[in-house]
Formats: sequence, C-alpha cells, structure tokens
Amino acid sequence: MPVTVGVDELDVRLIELLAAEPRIGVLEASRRLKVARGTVQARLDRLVARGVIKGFGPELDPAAIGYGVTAFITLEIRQSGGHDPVAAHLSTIPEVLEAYTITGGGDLLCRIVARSNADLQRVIDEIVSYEGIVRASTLIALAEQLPYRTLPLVGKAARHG
Amino acid sequence: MPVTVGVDELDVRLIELLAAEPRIGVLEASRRLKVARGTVQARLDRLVARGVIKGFGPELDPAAIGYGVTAFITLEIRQSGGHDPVAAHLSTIPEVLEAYTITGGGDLLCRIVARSNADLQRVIDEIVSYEGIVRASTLIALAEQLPYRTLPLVGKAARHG
DNA sequence: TCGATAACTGGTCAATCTGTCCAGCGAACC
DNA sequence: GGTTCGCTGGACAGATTGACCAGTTATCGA
Repeated sequence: MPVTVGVDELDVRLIELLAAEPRIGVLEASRRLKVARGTVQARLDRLVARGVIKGFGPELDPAAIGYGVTAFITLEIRQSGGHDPVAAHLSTIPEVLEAYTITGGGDLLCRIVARSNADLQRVIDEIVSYEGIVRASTLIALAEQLPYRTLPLVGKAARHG
Repeated sequence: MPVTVGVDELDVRLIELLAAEPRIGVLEASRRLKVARGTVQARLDRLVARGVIKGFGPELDPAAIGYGVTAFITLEIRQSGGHDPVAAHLSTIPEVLEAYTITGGGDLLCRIVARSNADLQRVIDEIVSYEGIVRASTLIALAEQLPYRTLPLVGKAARHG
C-alpha cells in the first residue's frame, strides 16, 4: 500500500542531488547531505518502496537515434469494442511512445515520433490501419518549450504537505 | 556533434539490460552480456556522449506524491509577444510538467497534473492568469493506456539502422 | 589485396563503495 | 513510563570502479 503522505525536505534534497548527479553513490550522497550513510540508504529504499521513485533506468532520447519529429495524435475510437484492443494495437508500433484515454467520447491521445514528416505519414497510416479507429487528428510538435520535469513538483509537495 | 547514425544490437541489449535492472554495475552487465568490461564501459560512454542516453536520474511518479490527476491543456497564444514569455510563465508553475509548441496558430500543448479535479481548476486558473493566453482547452486523462516507453523504438532503430 | 585505425579481449592494480551488521541516542506516541 | 521509530557513527568482508596495458580481431579506404 502506498503511504500516500508526502516527502520531506531531506527527501527532496536527496532526489535533487540524484537528479543532478546520478552517478554518485550512496556514500557520496550522504557526505553531500551531511547525514549518515544509513539514513540515505533508508530514505532511498523508502522512496522506491512507496513508488515515489519509479526507477533509475536510462533516459533515452528518440531524437538522438533519428526520430526527430514528435507529434500528438488524437484517435476517435469506435464505441463498441472498447479501448483495450486499440491499446494493444498501438503497443505493437514502436513509434507510439505513450497513450492516454481522455475525456470526450471514446478518445485516445498518443505521443508519437518519426524520422521525418514524410515518415510521420507512415506511422500515422500504421496507427489508423486498425479498424476500431474512426478518425485521427494530428498535431505536430514544433519545439519543446518546457522539457519534461518533475523536480519543481516534488519541491512543492515537500513544502506544502 | 552527434553522430546521427544508430545503435547496434549490443547497444540495445545493454540498454535493455540497464532498463530492466538499473542497479547492476558495469561489471555485472559485462558478465550478463558476455563481453569484456571495458567494452561495456566504452559502449555506455559512447551512448551517453552521443546523447542517446540522456541520463540516469530517478524517475519520479507524481501520482505517488498526491498528484493523481493528469491533464493535457491546449493554450491559444496571442500572436504578438511570441511563445517565450508564456513558456517562462508556465515554467514557474510546478504542476506544468512539459510544454510543446504545436502546429496551428500560436498554440501550446502542456501536460499538467493536479491533486484532484478540484485542484485541477486551480492549476488551470493559474495557467490562464497570464495575459498572453487567449483561450485554453483541457483534456483530462482518464487512464494511461500505454505507459511511456522508448525501448521498442531503439530496438527497431538497431534492426533497421 | 594490404595497411591502418578502431574495437574488443582479458588481465592487473590500488582505491573506493556496497551490503550488512551493531549499540546508542533522541523524539514521538500510547 | 515504556515502546517504537529514525538517525548516528562505526565496523567488516567482499565486490566494484577507474585506469591502465598488450595482444587480437574487424572494418574500411586506397
């Protein structure tokens, strides 16, 4: 059971430190934070156990392997059948990075990438090839104004509650 | 300069291994992959240098710290003034996790989170309080059909080139 | 086809870090 | 008052790291 309650100030300092310099170990972190090593270890374990930290996997950049075009596509799903088969179809397409069901009649929002605008057409065709998809509407991302971040949020969560 | 060319099969195996078990070190990885430790070290360094791997920072889950509601909001920006001041405003709001400019007249797409639907209203109000924003349209995410992933993509990139 | 460069192997070394214990202490709680 | 919890500061053996090295393939251009 995730203990819903929050993170404290030390948790945030630890998370920020790890975000800034992921390669440092527990020992070095404890030195920087001026606490005992066991404390850092326990805090980390707790954060992971509670699910606040989902993992430490490598963050991959699609652009660096040739997928420089990002787009968001809204799919209108045929009411019967439900979302699951559509999600299964989407999961077979590597260029679909994530998908959410959203408010509004049977809609799905996906983030997709492609090698070029021409390649984007191919990806879209692959997506809409599924029979359960009634209509698709694509928005091409021109620039990343604000890169994905969560640190400010945990900072706020720690300050407030 | 990023050597645009791709990753090979060993790179992918390494990335997949690190994604599955991030805590293992270089030595253990070399054992699993049946290659010399130096090779793993060199591959990792190259992947990081090329930007394929952006980092190893902790992945945080907003839901675990009380922000269980995710939404996507499209902002129509007043033509004059440009996007930058708006992006600066958005960056001051912790609940705005990312933002992209998208095709269509002066539009911005943001991913935001909130503690509840009621709290979402507060976040939206905070976003639209900025004078440069003409109109906002919100889509609430009901369920995560496909969690964010990039592994299938690097797999495909390795197979094709 | 022949070199030359790059990549990989398998090994060493000292220094460091990890996992796992422990006893003691202060604060919060019942 | 007693108990539980979290933090401290320390200990230990074993494992890992970063830095080397010489020798062996691969790969690629001329």
